[in-house]
Amino acid sequence: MEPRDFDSDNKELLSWDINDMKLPQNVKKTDWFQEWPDAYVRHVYSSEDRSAQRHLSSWAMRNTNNHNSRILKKSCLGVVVCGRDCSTKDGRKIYLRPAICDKARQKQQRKSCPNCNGPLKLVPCRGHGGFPVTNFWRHDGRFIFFQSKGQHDHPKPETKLEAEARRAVKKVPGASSSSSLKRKGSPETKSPPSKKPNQGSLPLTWSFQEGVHLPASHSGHLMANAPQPNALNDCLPFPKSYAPAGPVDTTDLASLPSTLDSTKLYEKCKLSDGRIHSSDLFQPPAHGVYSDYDELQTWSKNSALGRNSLNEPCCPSYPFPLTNWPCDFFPSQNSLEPLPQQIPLEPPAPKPGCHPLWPNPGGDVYEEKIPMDFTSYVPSLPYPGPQEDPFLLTYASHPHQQYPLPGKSGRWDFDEEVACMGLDHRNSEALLSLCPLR
DNA sequence: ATCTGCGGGGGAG
DNA sequence: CTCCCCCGCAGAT
Repeated sequence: MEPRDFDSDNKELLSWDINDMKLPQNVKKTDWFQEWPDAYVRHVYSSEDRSAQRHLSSWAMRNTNNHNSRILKKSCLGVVVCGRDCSTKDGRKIYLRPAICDKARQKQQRKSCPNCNGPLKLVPCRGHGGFPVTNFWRHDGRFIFFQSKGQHDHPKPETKLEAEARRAVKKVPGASSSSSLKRKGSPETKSPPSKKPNQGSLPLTWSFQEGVHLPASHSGHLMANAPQPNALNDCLPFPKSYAPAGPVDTTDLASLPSTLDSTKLYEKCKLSDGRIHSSDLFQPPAHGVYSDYDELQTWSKNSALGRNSLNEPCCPSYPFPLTNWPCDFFPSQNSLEPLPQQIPLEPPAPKPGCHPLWPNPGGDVYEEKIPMDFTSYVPSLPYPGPQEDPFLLTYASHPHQQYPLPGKSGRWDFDEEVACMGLDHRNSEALLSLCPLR
């Protein structure tokens, strides 16, 4: 092709706007699903990507009527925090997921903090010129275009799965949800009742995603089912503080409601053709720290970019000090699907870094994390919120959606990433959860 | 019980 | 006009 065409194509691929009459159809590589899109980013997903089809986001986004049936608009609801600003024993803050449904949200606000019983407070998102961050979804041809406007100015809430898990736990009195929560500290800690993830054959993996993001408590659960026991040891060097205090209460786990459908999780892990995605298997980052929100983000981003882990082997070793793990702790999203390859459209790919990997059952390892990349086409924004509190984390960060492979990915929001080095405990919990599996 | 998408309406700039 | 938000409905989870 001529350079000219190439240039114009390239420009088209990099400069489209969700409102354009025509969106690029010459997309070479689609992105991995991003669970925590932030800032003014755009992504092009395969129309086969389930998460994209569902317009998922780990941020609590509600549908907003923009009177345009072709473009779905969603605005961020922010995060529900403790009105007393309490912290868990491990120093974590409470960051609950606002209910999407108005009625449910009102009801939610009448409830009390799972940690201290204090009043809950909804922290609205004002990251887009004082208004909530908005996400736009548009299906066009073989792709699903995504555009985010604004940068979240609040911590990440727990993920949908985490919130569901928490609810599920509450429903089951027997389930020691409370104990678990407390243990973990964070409210969100609830874990999803993943059902037996491994059921069947999930070897390992339950989907990492879902599994992963399970709160630690569940992890126990997971552990129980998990095929591989040594995970923790192998994987994590957690600082004591992050480590689950005491024995993991498997009881809780056991009692968890099976509300969550493990099957679903499993499903996520599987490739469309039935194979399990390596990414699915991955494990928690080895670092003991939970990365936080940032990490997750990174992860997501990475995953988005990368996806290749399968194809490309990464480094098996962990390059980072435990304390600062790269953000990618959990792979967040990924699409389950077989993916079309995804590649980050926007930013050129950065360099891959290595990061913890999770061995997969098969033996492959994936790893990911890139120490950094620069390609951000996105204006880097300072992340005010979340990062401020070193502990803020919520579990949320993990990805749950699909399995991304962490492969190499590049990340574009470099700043964020860097910032993210602050990790969150919660993530660590999540890690714990995961690790057990292994 | 919630989530999610749709679409009617209203208000502000 | 555009953008934001509220509300209710209906189908899906």
